[in-house]
Amino acid sequence: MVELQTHELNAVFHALGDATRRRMIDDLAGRELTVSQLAEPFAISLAAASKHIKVLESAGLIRREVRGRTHFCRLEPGPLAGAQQWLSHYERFWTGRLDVLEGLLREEDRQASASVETPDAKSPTPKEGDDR
Amino acid sequence: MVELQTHELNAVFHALGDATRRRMIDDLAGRELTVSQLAEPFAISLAAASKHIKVLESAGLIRREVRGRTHFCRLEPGPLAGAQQWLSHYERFWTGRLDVLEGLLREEDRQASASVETPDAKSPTPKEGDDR
DNA sequence: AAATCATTCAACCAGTTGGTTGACAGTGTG
DNA sequence: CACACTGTCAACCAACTGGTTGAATGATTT
Repeated sequence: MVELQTHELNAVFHALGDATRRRMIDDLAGRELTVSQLAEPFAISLAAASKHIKVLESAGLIRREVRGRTHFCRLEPGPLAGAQQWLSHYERFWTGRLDVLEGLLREEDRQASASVETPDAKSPTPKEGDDR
Repeated sequence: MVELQTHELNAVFHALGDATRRRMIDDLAGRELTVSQLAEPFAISLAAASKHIKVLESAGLIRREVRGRTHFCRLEPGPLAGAQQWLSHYERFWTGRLDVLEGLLREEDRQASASVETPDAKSPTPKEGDDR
């Protein structure tokens, strides 16, 4: 599965942080839509919708295919999967009882789940260097 | 499971759209940290870190407990689960082979529907074009 | 060729974001 | 009490966001 990098995660989560864009993703589920069709449900200008689409596109969430004068957009699920994968690191905090299956399913998590309790390199060391 | 509303989803995804805040969530996994400890890994002022923490807090992602002059923060996984749940609506676009395990893993879904493939009542898709 | 359609671009605007600094409010401690 | 410590607040700033409008670019239609 795709492990998204910092920059991509920024872009994806930022793109998802707007209800208009989430609705667009929703509308794109399972089908192709044109820019005008994507814009239609909203009370905003086409130019504004175009900007939203560009945000989604540059986050890798949609792909655009230009046929003639019309731009067809379709969902690109990879980054959504990456976002969900990031979230899945914290699944154990709300599931609780599914540990075993969890380990089987999300194999990449092995190193991360090993350091739940153990502070490691990336943890903020409470060293408080103020009394030197 | 918690179905987040538009406003909450906005807040949660927006909060996750910043690497500093994601790192804070990461550092909070499984333990309690003070504001200073949360701020320590970053080359920013304490005031800036305090703002980040406030963003996380108002998205419901962390809870703060004031003991004396110290503020202890801990992860509040609910909204993360809500965000993952939103993403899970699109899981069928990238999973394909994990249907069975996935179905087992998200046991709660059985109440509403037993299948990952079939769009059901709580699915957000308002219009289903099955032409893909 | 001219008109129309789908879409973007450019300029602009108000509001938000992420950062800074310095002052302030509580809490602990000598 | 006086001082140090933890953290927020207020003011400020540059950059970005989400929206607008009007002009521009290409592709289709008549």
